[in-house]
Amino acid sequence: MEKKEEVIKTESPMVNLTFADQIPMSFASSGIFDMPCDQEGEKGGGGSLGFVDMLGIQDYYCNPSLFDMFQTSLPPTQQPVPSTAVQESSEVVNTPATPNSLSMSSSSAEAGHDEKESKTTVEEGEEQDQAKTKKQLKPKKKSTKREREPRFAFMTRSEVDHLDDGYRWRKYGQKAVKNSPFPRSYYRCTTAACGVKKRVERSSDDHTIVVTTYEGTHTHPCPVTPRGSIGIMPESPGFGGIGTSSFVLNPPPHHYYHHHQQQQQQQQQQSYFHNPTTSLSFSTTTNPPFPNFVQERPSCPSSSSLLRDHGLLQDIVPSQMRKEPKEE
DNA sequence: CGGCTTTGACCTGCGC
DNA sequence: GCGCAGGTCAAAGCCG
Repeated sequence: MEKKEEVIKTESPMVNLTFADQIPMSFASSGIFDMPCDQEGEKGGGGSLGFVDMLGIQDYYCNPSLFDMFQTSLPPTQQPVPSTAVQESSEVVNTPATPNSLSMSSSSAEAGHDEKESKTTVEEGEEQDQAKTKKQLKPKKKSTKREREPRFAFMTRSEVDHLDDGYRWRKYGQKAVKNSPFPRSYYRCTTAACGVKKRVERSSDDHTIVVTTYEGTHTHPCPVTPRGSIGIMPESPGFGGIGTSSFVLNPPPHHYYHHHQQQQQQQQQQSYFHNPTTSLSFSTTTNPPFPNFVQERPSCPSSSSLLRDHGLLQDIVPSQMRKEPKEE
């Protein structure tokens, strides 16, 4: 298996997100991201998921972190989430599909089934302690309902399961997913005190689609980007702290990719990719409606080039919510 | 040696 | 209450 690392590093680390329009409608409408709305983020409050139309959105890097900002900053009715982004935030679960929504049906499926897992990072801290004991015998009982961290799921057509987003993740689990030949991997942000988690799995419908679900908000800048330019600015939740209006899928830290991908490819012996290319360029359909959506991203920019790339976020984010990237 | 992955076991919530 | 499925833990092992 060739390492994709090569290409990623030598070519422009380009990531083409797959948007709903690039996803077979059958898929998009299959409810693959849908989950029943529960009440106000209560249990199962993951809420409805769906494809959000992203008409007019282009020129974005894709930084999943931004999804958090989207969802925390914009009224549900104007949450401009790339169509592959799937809201899971309880804050918006009950929001009916916006006029632009492609699909908000309500069947259940992968990527949306996790109704029970989220905990606040705070809780998690405590639970961590308890967990230590729990293993032995003591099932800690939390009578209180868990609160959900904001979650975002988005799909990416990629050969790589674990798309790097600039943050460092540590895998802490992997589970077989029902009705899917592909396992789901669980990652946790390696930064101490940052309880952000993410799940990565492949769509059982379309094996080329990677479903990444983020849970929680980073409390620190992107470790790979000194400026934290693409991460959530800890000091200002929501858009206030946006370092850039770009979405970014970072090229992975080389060591990570090297190691990770090799192993991963080994494990996923079933080659759902006939020709595992070595590029992180995800397929796009011809005549994509978002011609410029695909964009190069300088590897974890230390320059300000990235920051200047506002793409159309400017169009969808109220100006007062935008803020020029700030220096770290 | 530190950081990370792997993996089986355990825990939890939910539906029946 | 039971079984299932998802989520998490943590020991063991791997790798640079």
